[in-house]
Order: sequence, then C-alpha cells, then structure tokens
Amino acid sequence: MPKSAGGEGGLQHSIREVAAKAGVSVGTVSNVLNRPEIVAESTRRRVQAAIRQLGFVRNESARQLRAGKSRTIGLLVLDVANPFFTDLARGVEDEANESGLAVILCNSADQVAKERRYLELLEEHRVQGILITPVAAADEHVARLQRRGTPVVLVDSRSLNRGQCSVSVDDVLGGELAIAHLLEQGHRKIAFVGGPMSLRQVSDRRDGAVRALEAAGRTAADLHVIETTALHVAAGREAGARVAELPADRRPTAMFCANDLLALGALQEMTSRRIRVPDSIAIVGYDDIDFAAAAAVPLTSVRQPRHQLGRAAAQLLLEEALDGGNHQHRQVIFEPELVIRDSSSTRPVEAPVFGTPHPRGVPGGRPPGPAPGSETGLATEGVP
Amino acid sequence: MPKSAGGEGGLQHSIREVAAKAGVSVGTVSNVLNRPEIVAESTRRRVQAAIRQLGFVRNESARQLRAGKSRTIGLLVLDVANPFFTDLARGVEDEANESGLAVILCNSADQVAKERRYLELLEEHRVQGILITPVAAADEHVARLQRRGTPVVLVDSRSLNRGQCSVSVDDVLGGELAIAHLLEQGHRKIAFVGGPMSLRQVSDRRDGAVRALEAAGRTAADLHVIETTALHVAAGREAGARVAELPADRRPTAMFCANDLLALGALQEMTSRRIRVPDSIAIVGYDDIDFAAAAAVPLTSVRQPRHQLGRAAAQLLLEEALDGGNHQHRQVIFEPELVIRDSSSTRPVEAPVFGTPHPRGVPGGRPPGPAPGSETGLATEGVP
DNA sequence: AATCAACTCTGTAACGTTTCAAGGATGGGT
DNA sequence: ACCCATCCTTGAAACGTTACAGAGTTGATT
Repeated sequence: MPKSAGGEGGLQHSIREVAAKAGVSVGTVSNVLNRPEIVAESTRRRVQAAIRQLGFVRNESARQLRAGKSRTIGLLVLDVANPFFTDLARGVEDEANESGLAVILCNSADQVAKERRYLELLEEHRVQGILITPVAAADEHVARLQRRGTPVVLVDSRSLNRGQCSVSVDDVLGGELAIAHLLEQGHRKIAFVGGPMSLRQVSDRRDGAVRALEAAGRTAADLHVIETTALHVAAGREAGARVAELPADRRPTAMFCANDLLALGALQEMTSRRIRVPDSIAIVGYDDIDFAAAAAVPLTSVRQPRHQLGRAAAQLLLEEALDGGNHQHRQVIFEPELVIRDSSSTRPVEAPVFGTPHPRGVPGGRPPGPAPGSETGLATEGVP
Repeated sequence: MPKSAGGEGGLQHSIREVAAKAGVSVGTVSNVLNRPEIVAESTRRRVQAAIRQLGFVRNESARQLRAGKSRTIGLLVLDVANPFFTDLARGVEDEANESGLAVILCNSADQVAKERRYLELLEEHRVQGILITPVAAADEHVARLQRRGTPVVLVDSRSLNRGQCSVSVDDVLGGELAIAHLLEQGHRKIAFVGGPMSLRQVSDRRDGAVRALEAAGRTAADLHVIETTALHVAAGREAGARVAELPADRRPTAMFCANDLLALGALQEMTSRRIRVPDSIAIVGYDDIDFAAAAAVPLTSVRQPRHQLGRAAAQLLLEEALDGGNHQHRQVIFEPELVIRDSSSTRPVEAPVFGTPHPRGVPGGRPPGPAPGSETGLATEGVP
C-alpha cells in the first residue's frame, strides 16, 4: 500500500489504492464508478465498500485530462455586484445544473485586462464553452477562442458578424420606450445618463432615446447626454450632482439612466438635496432589478427577462458544445417592457405597483417575449 | 505532426507540437513556460514564436494532475443574489487574485443537498481550499473534507470546536444594538423576523435581541418571533403581511429583520398597505447593503464589513494552504455597527445620512473593528 | 592535452483517469 | 467431450504536463 494505509484519515487516495483494497484491478474500479451496471454485484459492493472506507474522491483533473474536456462552463460578466447579473447567473446555473455542468463565475469589472485574463484562464481550464458579456469590442479575443474550438455565446450583447450565438434584449427599443413615456408625461428637456459609451448596452439605449425623440419631431440635440465612467450607484450619485448643479433654466426635467444602479444613485442624490422626484425631476431606470420597486421613490424602469436571458444563453451554449461541427449560430432577441412607477409619473399610478412581485400590463408597456423574426425554438421561453 | 498541422486554425495543440515546430524537446518548452530565465535567449524566442503561431494554450488539467493541486479556491455561499454575499465574494476575489488563484463561486441557495453536491465538486477539483457559509450544521461534511486534506474556512460563521479557521461578525452584538436602539426609541412590542432558525446568523441575531430585552428588564416572551422560510424580499413581504394583519392591539410597533432583503420586503408590504414607516411601525434591517440607504424609507440597518470579511477569510485560507502541517486555526471576529436612518426614528436624523456613501459615527453606533480578544494579525484589517 | 565548471538541452518517468482489446470463467447446447 | 455465447475482469496505453537526472557543448584553467 502506497501512502498512508487504510482508514479515512489518510489524505488523497487514488483509484489504484481502492483497487488494491478491494482486490480488483483499476479498470474495474473505474467501471464501478462510471458504468456500475456492467460489473457483477458482489464485486461492485466490495469496491463500493473500499471507496467508502478510504474516503476516496475522484480526481477531476485526471478525468478531464483523459476526456480532453471539462465538465464546466464559464460565465464572464461585467459586474457581479449588479443584481441584473446575479439574476442572469442564476438562470445560467439552473440550466447548467440540469446537464450536470458546473459554472465558473468570473467578474471582469468592466476591465479589458481582467476580461482577457479570465478568458485565458477559462480556456486553460478547457471549459465546454464560455458565456460572456464583453467589456468592449472583444471580438478579437472571442474569435481566437472560437477558432481554437471553444464555443462562445454572447450574453446581453449581439453578434455583428453572426460568427457566434448571442442572447440579448432589444436595448434600442428599451430606450425608445423610456423616452416615449417621458415625452408623453410632458417632459421636453431630458438627460441621458450612462457610460462608458463603449458598452453596447449603453449606446443602444441612447440611440433608442434619440429615435424616440426624432419620432416626436425633435432632434438628437435635445438629449442632454451625461456620460459616466461606470454603471454603479456612486456614478449615479455623481451624475445626479452634475444635473442638480446646472442652472435652473438649463436643468432637464427628466433623467433616463442606463441602468437601475445609476438611477438609484441619482435618486439618492436628489433626495439628499431635497430636490423632489418626480415633481422637480423625473427618473427612469433600466433593468428593473428587485430593488427598483423598493426605492425611496419607486422607480420606473425598463424590465429585462434576466433569468430567462441566462437560461437561453446556457441552452445555446450547450447546444453548440454537444452538436459540435454542424452548428448553426442563432441570435435570440428578447423584448424589454416598461414598468411605470412613481419616479416618473406625477399622476398617481392606478395600483400600488410595487406591492405585486411581477407587475404586468402596465400602461405604456408592450407584451414581453422575443421580437418578431427572432428564433422561435427558444422564443417561447420568453412568454410564460 | 499529429492532428492538424500548423496555423492558428487547428484546435487544441499540445506542448509536444510546439516542441516539434520549434525543433526542441518538450522539456524545453515546459521550461520556457515556467522558468524562462534558464533557457537560452535564442531558443526561448524560437519556442515563443511557435507558441504564438500555433495558438497554444496550456492545459490546466494536466498541470493540476501533475501538481496534485489546482490553482483555485472554492467559495460556497448561501445566496448569490444577496448583495451581502456578492460584496463578500469580491473581497475574496481581490485577495485570491493577488496570489494568482481563481475563485469558483458556488451558490447553495440554502439547500443542504446543493451544498453537499458543490462540496463534492470542489473536492473533486482538488481546490486549494474552501470558503463556506454553511447552510446548517454542516460540521460532518466539513470535518471529512478536512481529514482528507482540504483546508476549510468558515465564513460568516463560527467554529465551535476550533477545528477550523473562521471569520465572522458578532451577530449577537448586532441583535443587541438593533433592539437597544428600538427600545430607546420607546418601542415596547417588537417583532423579530427571520429564518430558518437553523442558520446560525439568524438565531444569533435573535439571541442578541433577547439579551437586549433582558438587559432592559424585560423577557424573551416580549419578542414576537416571526419565523420565515428564507431570507429574501418575498419572504419579507409575507412577514410584513402577517404583521399587518394582526389585530391592532397585538400588532408590534417595530420589526427587527434578520437581513436587509427581509426588511425591504416588509417595507414594501407596509407601503403598499399604506401603513406608515416609521410612524406606525419601525423597521430595522441587517447587513446595510447599498440598497438599504436607497429604500422607500431609508433603512436603519446593522452594518457588517462585507468586503473585509471576504478578504480576511481568503487570507486565512491561503495561509493554511501554504503553511501546510503546522497551522494554528484562528477565529477572527469583526464587530457590527448600527447605522440609523429614517425607518426607525421618528425624530429627523441630524444629517441626510443616505447622501454619504459610508456614514460613520452615527449615534448609537460603536466603533468598527474586531472585538477585543480576537486575532490581531488580521484584526487591523477591520479598522481602515 | 586534460580537467572542470558553467550552461543548455534532452528523454523519461510520473500524476490518476478512462477506454478497449483481449483473456478467463461459467454454463448451455450439441 | 467439444464449441459457443455470455458475462466479468484484466492490463496496458493513452491524455498533457512537469521535474529531474544526465548528456552534450563551450571555454577557461591547469
């Protein structure tokens, strides 16, 4: 017996020691582990007993080395502290678990360097595939990964060249919904808060805002763009301060924030300056995270199907990983939905919206579900 | 040349192919990868060129198999959707990254079964160590892991038998602070909302509440305990409804919730029922997540040093993983701090508390930092 | 010349699995 | 008695990496 003998006390045991203890060959132990039905009952029991007594635990590295693939997928997001991404992550996890895969969750924190490091790490780990919300145009890295054989699915992002699958929500439409609503409320001077513009989500939402303005016979110049360096609460507070400090005649009467964290930050700043929301300034957020409804002034927001986004992305990835060669890339696009609450509407909303867990059919909203023309296989996912 | 030759196009390349292309032995390639300084400059360059041309990526499984250990640590938390845990996770990640380790983040979602599965998975991956916030008394599993040689550090939890390192915050004290504050505000009928009681965090906070009551000459019977099945927003709403529906004479005038998610849920429920907070009922939360300050009524909460908790835990783990044999287990205990905001105080607070990112020196609070008697090496971490 | 040290490089043996062709047993049918 | 099928089990060959003992080269020193 190599290493320390018997008992549970010893450190790591190998399959070989189990074999020795049970008086069989290593091949048989492996069979007990992987295809127990082909080994005789008595032997199986003997081996299982040995496994239990030794406290044997498979070495996943060795399995993977042999298999050439790991039983893991990677998920690389922009910000784990943002509830949008944790909800998305849970969707991914649910789906992956059903296929017996583990998820390695990585946080690029908006940094290209971190993103690159994590992609490398995931590739070294030979993950089955990678779900990524790219920091900027990470096209080159992603393409290289794919050429080397790692499937990649873009999450909350769209594939321009159709070179990979992607799952996203129509951010331009989201921006339109938000601004159309504000225009309808009578606002004329509107600020767009968000950044960095290199994030597609941010620029798309701004583009949607512009489009809505133009549809109402106004121009892009009517949108006061306040670019932030990041999408968290602190940046929102800062942006709020910048807005608040504008001379009264130039100050917008409404802010459309690129995500809820910014909106919550802006809201905090306004409250602390005793600027009333929505009376003095209206605020609309984006994502409709759970905390939006619980905010100081319940937040109007553009809802995205986060959990489903994650599930759909994982599904596409698994499909590609299993199909192998003849895989047809697909772009799944979900539709966002406007949820109106107090922060943008002077008139009282009909019902206490924030009392229901999942408000639906709110005026101004559109039915959820993927946009026309998108994939239908997964599309039904969008409509509960 | 085995497999597809040359170019970046081919799939996965091994060190052997790099060696062939560069006209050296595999050993040399390995040296270029791991100790480039011992190989002659010209050879090194040739090898590096080959690596680049082939798009070679190390196989981490093979490295790990050879090394017997992976370059990864596991972090198993109760709820990734809870900002408390994501903030903690970022602390862990920061610390791990500095040592070149990756973090596998797992979510037990309060389920013993999931917890067990993930522990097994992490052990199979031969992680350097595991940081865990146990669901219940997971003592047995943890002990087994340790006997087999995987270091384990309990996070936000305390080691009873001193069999492992642990990092926690004094939850009993936290409970005391909360209730002492409510008593001082004149509340006499106080509800404690939280569950399941099998979570040590929950029962400790309740015990602290009881202790504060007793210190004020009252008894445990004065605490109306409302046990919830989980610690998320929905459970908080439910609990809020239960409280709201009590006959007026039996309804408490204050609720102390075991975490902020519950508190936010309770707050939403009250608001939607037009029950005024804090006038009709005061609410105190726990954790002081970023969203607490931005709530409908800014939430009084017991703050925990989340990021530092994560860093400290990772530090202890790495220490144990490297020290190997002669490691002395340590229990690091931080102190919580009460942050008073509108949800519990009828009198206006002195300053617009929710305007500052990190309110300090709030009346009723105590200085942060580890409690006396705890480790000092890491202890200083607690005081910025 | 012979010896030595300093430098590079090579070849091979692990690491712990899984897979698979081939090798026993066993027992039923002829 | 022989052959075959069936059922289990075995042993060895991968998988890609690293570590290490040893083999060549050089160039300087005796």
